[in-house]
Amino acid sequence: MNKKREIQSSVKDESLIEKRRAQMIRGAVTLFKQKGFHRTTTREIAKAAGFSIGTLYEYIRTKEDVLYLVCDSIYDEVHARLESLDIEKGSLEVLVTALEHYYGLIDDMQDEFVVMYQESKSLPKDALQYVLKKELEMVALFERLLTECRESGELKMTPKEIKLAAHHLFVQGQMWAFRRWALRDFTISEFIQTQTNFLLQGMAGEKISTQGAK
Amino acid sequence: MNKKREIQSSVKDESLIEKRRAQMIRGAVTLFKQKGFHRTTTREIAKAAGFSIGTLYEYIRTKEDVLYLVCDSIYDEVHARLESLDIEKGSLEVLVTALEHYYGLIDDMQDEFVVMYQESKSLPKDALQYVLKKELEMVALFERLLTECRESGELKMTPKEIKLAAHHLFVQGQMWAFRRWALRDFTISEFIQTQTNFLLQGMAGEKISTQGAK
Amino acid sequence: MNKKREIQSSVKDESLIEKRRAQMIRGAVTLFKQKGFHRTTTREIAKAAGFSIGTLYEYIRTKEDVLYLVCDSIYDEVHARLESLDIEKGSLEVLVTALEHYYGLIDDMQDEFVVMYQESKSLPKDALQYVLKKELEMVALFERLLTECRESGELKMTPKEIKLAAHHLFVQGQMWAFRRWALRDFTISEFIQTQTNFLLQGMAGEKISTQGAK
Amino acid sequence: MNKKREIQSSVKDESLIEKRRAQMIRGAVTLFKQKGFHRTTTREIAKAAGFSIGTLYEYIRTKEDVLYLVCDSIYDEVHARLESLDIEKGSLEVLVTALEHYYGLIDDMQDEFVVMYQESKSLPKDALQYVLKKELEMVALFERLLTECRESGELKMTPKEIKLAAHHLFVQGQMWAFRRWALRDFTISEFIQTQTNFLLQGMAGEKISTQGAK
DNA sequence: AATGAATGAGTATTCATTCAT
DNA sequence: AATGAATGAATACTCATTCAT
Repeated sequence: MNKKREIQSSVKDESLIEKRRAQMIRGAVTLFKQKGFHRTTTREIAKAAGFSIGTLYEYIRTKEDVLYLVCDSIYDEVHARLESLDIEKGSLEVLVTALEHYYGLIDDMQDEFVVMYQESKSLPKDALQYVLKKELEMVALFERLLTECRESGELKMTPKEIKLAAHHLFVQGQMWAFRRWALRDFTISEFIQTQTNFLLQGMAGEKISTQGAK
Repeated sequence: MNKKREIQSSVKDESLIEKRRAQMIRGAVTLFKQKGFHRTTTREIAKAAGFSIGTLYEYIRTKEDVLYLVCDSIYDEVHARLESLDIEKGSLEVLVTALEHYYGLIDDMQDEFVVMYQESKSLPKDALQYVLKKELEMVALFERLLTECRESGELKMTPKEIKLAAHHLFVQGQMWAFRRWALRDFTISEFIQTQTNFLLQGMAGEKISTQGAK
Repeated sequence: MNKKREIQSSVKDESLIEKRRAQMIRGAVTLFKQKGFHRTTTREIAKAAGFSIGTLYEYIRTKEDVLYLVCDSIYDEVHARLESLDIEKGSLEVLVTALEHYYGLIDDMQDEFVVMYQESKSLPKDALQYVLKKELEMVALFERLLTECRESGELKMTPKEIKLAAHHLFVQGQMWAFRRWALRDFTISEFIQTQTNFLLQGMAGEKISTQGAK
Repeated sequence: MNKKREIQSSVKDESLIEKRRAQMIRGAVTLFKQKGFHRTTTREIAKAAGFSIGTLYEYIRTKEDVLYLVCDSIYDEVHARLESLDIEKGSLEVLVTALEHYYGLIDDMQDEFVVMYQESKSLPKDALQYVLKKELEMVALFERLLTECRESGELKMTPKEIKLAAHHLFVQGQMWAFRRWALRDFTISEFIQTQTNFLLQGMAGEKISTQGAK
């Protein structure tokens, strides 16, 4: 659907580009997590990626490109993980599965998500738009599932409530990435379990059993 | 209470310090919101505050001090607004009032909260500790109120659920500040109303009527 | 003879000027010795002198004025101490007395001399000229005494040798101020004694007994 | 030997470092001589060296590094010039040769020596230690030669006198650099000749003929 | 394709000096 | 006469980006 913002590279070999950019992203995420985007220098990124500053600039145009690549790679992963749900018709069970996938993903890519949420404001305008759109797509997925639950009678919520609830679900995911320091005594399964119960109780008035994620 | 980190000033007149720092904070929040902490220059802060760069440095020592002053002033306001709740015994009604105060505060100081959450990682270590402690105090307030609700039988939740729920409530507040662009069709009263309903349904199993905040 | 460079003051009361400037000089010498002229701020000077920055500038026009006052006060003291020798006819004995006075003075005002020699290059052009002239007057005193020794047959040196010797004597004085760290096991009397012997042997070919200074 | 304080460079090519630093030193000496270390800006140093401010900082870390490089290069030269004397057994003739080399060196590197003596106090602590140690090594050379002269009966001096005399010789060298303005009618040969005569007369009681240096 | 030396615009901070009170 | 708040020019140092090799 959404055409990706193409990042220019003066190298032609596509598979090499992919390889080098993967190195870059891995190094950059660690650095951005530690010191933030602004305090990380391009030289540090190059070094962490395992090549020279000159080489770095063969694969990107600006430092912001690196941040964009990080964000973009996260959504590639999000897409891969939630793809299967795109086709399913919403039901409470599917909703729970979606949450399990989504929260599980955030758990796996905690650093990446933190970086994305903390630093995405440093993206150039168009890149920021692209990332926000991806974000809204996620929210829209939840919204669709909730709506379909309502239509099937599993939930009784107004459209407005559904919209807010979708944001709810999305933001609770961020919370797991961001507030891990405050939630040290929860495992990811406990977290998913408890969140799910809250939501379902709040929305449907009944508990639904979920199998612990991962 | 928590001793404040004192920010050094070479000016002696305390009331002047307060006045100038208030100017600084007002200007800085606007700028930080627009361009972020790192992209804002000290000269811009001085200018926005209405004085020269030299004068700015009469009242702080480093740029980070400005960020700290912003965060600190937020928690002064938080404290002022929630003070009355400190003494009350928890009940669902008090909890709802607390949310109304808290969400109302975030609505009033939206820019400040966004800046604080986005930029606090740029604070020096000790200042960051101070701000996080303040944050945990807020969470602890919710936790206490929830616990007291459980003790009075108004809520049936495990201690762990209570802990998570407290973070929930706290994070939903941030959501109002951060995702306003996505929630344009909600007023603050609607938001408070809907959130409260969710929470109470989810926790207590029944709707409670609240009077719209503000 | 040499008209002093007048340092402007906006205060009229002459005796107050003198008092405040003495405070200034005392404080400044300590600071300049410790950190050098450039690393010392005018605020520090004011503080060390016991008054405010505003007051400091009531008695001087620029920071360099402070340095000049320091140098000038040194030569006032030099003048006071060596005055008696101005009228005496040169002889080896008088020469030795002159050295005793001069080296003793340097010993007493070690800090001041170190500051003057290390920092005088920071004086404005005309002030530097004034100080160098004072310096040459000192050398000229030695030169006169040596010349009169030669005329009386006490010394056999060419005019050129005398000139160099005069600088010699002058510079050896500086050495006592500057290289004290390397000459820790000498007392000032020993130093004067040994220096005098060197010089007299070298010049006159015979030892002359001197009474230890101080 | 004395391990050199390594100055960090972000450039790898050693020979390039050497070349660029030589350019830097040449430019810096001129500027420091004219305006002193503190009044010279890093941009001026870069410009005088023939490259940009950015390039300057590829080869040093701080402005003080430049001063250190100047001092260090002087002692490299001192070492090269006096090396041959390190092995020789002391005698009056060798002592005279040492003075000729030393004074000749100071004459050749007058600006460098003036800068070093005037500005070395601005070096960071450890760099200052290093430079002072080098200085004491020079004094120790003279001391050794004098001691060996005494042992061979060429001189009659107490150890204390020898120590002071060594400083003497060292300081007279500085005098040639520092007081050239006052010694305009001496050539370096005359200066060496006269100084040598003084010293030998004073110490040994007889004139020794020297061949004029350079 | 890869390297790393060169560039210079940009920025936090300092500090001599002024001037209203 | 004394004070100290205000000023802004000046300056060391950084770092994204380029380009010759």
